Amino acid sequence: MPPRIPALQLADGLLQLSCLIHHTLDRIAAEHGLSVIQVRLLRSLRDREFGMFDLAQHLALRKSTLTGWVDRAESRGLVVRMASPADRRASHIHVTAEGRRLSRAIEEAVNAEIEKLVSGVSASDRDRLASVVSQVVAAAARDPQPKT
Amino acid sequence: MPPRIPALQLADGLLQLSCLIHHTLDRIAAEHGLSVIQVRLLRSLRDREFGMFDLAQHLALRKSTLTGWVDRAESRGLVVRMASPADRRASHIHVTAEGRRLSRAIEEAVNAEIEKLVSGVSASDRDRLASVVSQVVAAAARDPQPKT
DNA sequence: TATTGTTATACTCTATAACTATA
DNA sequence: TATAGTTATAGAGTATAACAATA
Repeated sequence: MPPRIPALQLADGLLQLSCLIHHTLDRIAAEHGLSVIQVRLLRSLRDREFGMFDLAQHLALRKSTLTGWVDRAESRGLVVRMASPADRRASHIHVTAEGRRLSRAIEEAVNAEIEKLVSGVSASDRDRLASVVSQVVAAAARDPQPKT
Repeated sequence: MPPRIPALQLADGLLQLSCLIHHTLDRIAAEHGLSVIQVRLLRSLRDREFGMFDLAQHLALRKSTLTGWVDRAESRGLVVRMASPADRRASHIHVTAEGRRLSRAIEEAVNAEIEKLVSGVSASDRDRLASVVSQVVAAAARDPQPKT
């Protein structure tokens, strides 16, 4: 067996794995005629409706950036702007049935691809991997990265 | 302890981890005044020079897309176009000393951030994680995803 | 004729700043 | 005055198609 440098090897492997998964996400979104961006928009709106301002904050975007996202998604029939009854300046964004369907289909396809990626890993290693990965993700969520 | 659904949990965890790492890459590139795209360009050119056609193939991009990448990187002094002595149609792209320095600095910073992400994982789990991750990446490289 | 690379054009994504309408 | 959202503008990143220069 060749000698290893575990620390660097791990960082490099995780970076490669991350690129692989990101590329998978991009490919599957494209197969459904969407961008990763629009998938992210639909995913947020599946759980609840948002005003433009709140949604921009939720996604860490500028309001003007979001206007374009919503314009394009609305023109594809994936979301709708609805006037707020309480505040005539505000509008609320809702996902349509088609948007919801697409979002779920893409989520399932991505999950299936990731399952396929790890299909060669033994069941016990997979369990261990799952627990380590969720530990890392949870720790990162507790200690968020600076926004610069 | 709550019940778990290991398979789905793993796919979801890997997706979240992938987004986390991708965001880290984006942040560090931005701190150095670059985009993820330009980091990728410099990384490819650190190992060897390319003609525009070969580089476009290497990066899975169109030639016309690459023209823009190289224009912007060249205007920042990170790469240079050099005429090919063998073929007067062709030009070869070389990374400059500054481009090489930036590329290495970003690589080190990204590695350090990923190390920090997994710093809470025990040494034995880290070793196990490294071997599983490289197994997954190697398997994916042997069985590439469709390009659609 | 075929190939290398650029240009023209169009669209998505992102941000800043100015603006409209409402509160 | 302050807030919700859009518009104007600019620039990066992506693609297709047409093009010039060279092979």
